[in-house]
Amino acid sequence: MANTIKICDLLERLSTLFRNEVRQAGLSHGLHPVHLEVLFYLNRCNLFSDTPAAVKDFLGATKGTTSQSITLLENKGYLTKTKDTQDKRVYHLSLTDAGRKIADQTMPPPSLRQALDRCSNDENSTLEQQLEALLIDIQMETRNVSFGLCKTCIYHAPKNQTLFLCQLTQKELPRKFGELICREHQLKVINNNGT
Amino acid sequence: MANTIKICDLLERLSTLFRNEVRQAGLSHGLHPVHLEVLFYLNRCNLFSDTPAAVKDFLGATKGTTSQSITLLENKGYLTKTKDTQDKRVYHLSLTDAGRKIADQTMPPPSLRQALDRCSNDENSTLEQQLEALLIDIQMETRNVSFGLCKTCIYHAPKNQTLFLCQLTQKELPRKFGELICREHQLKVINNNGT
DNA sequence: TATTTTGGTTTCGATGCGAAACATTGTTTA
DNA sequence: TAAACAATGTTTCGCATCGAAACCAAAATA
Repeated sequence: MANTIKICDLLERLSTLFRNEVRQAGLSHGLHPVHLEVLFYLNRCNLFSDTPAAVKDFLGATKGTTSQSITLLENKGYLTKTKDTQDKRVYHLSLTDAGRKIADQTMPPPSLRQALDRCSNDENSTLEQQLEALLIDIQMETRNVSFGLCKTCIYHAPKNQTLFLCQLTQKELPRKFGELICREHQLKVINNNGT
Repeated sequence: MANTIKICDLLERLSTLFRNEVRQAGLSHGLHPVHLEVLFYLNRCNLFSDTPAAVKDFLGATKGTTSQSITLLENKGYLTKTKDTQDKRVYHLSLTDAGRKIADQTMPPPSLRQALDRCSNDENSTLEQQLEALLIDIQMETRNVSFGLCKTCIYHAPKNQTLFLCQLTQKELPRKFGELICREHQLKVINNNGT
């Protein structure tokens, strides 16, 4: 399929541009791409997903390496660690104002944001649907940890106008939390093929 | 624009998956992501673009770093260097069979290839058009070195059924070379706004 | 011919990275 | 309850990449 090759080239080129722009932005703060990814992630994840272990899964690195990255960001004053009250092994990470500022300024990258803003809403929404479908397809393929939006999860049960129930943790949460990234995310997919 | 944020998230997630998969594939050959990118690039670029300097621009790294990466790949037997006959400063890089094999197997990543193959051709071609438009938009924004396909270049002049003329280098080349990536690529865009 | 620019290599110090050993807390099992 | 096991995070070690700067050779320019 000629289409396949071409789309791969385009995605590859886009993600290179993406990465170069992000790297440039990071250098001005003395941060490496990996550190920025941590900031981006923490800026968008929910309360089940703000631990070092979740960051490690998201990055796909070892826990030792991840621990170092987190300590570095803490020393630079971009995030804070607080111990979980239930499980004394785990820490919860949260961005400081300085950390959040960098994340907001850097992601999405300015060039991408401007390009998308220039397009019509119609074009953008079909692009969004297609990318989403593609991502779901790939994740089913690789059975990867999905890190999807909470509200698209199999455990997400709407309750009323303002609340929903997470059936995994049995917690009631405000609707707006459904827009955050969750590490426990399980894709809501109907699979007729029982193999 | 909610659309913008969502599309950025999707692209970011796609490129992370992309990268993790490529990194895994590379580790099995003892190669780092950067080395694979060099192989991918050399597997798709044209004869004006197969030099260390072009690779450096493509990677966005320094020439020292790039030089080391290239030497490593040469020592592992994945590429060969030959001196240019005209300009005795420059080298031309070409993949060995082993190098080409790795590039072909790894890029596009299997999961992406399979996901795209499952889609209809219609869906894929609209996705392709939208991604291409987006990429062009971003490149005009950032005035980045574009590294586009030769045949979409301002200097690409079709001559007859089998040949075209590159007006930058004044060379006549076979049509199929127009499908390769060129470092000198200048986007063919009509700009009515003369500012 | 003298100077500057360009393509590429080498060296150095800093730093990210994976692997493995370790400490602490939770969970399971006997 | 006691012991074994698992999970979360940290520390240490050696290796490899990275950017910066010094360096060399060839080409372009003045």
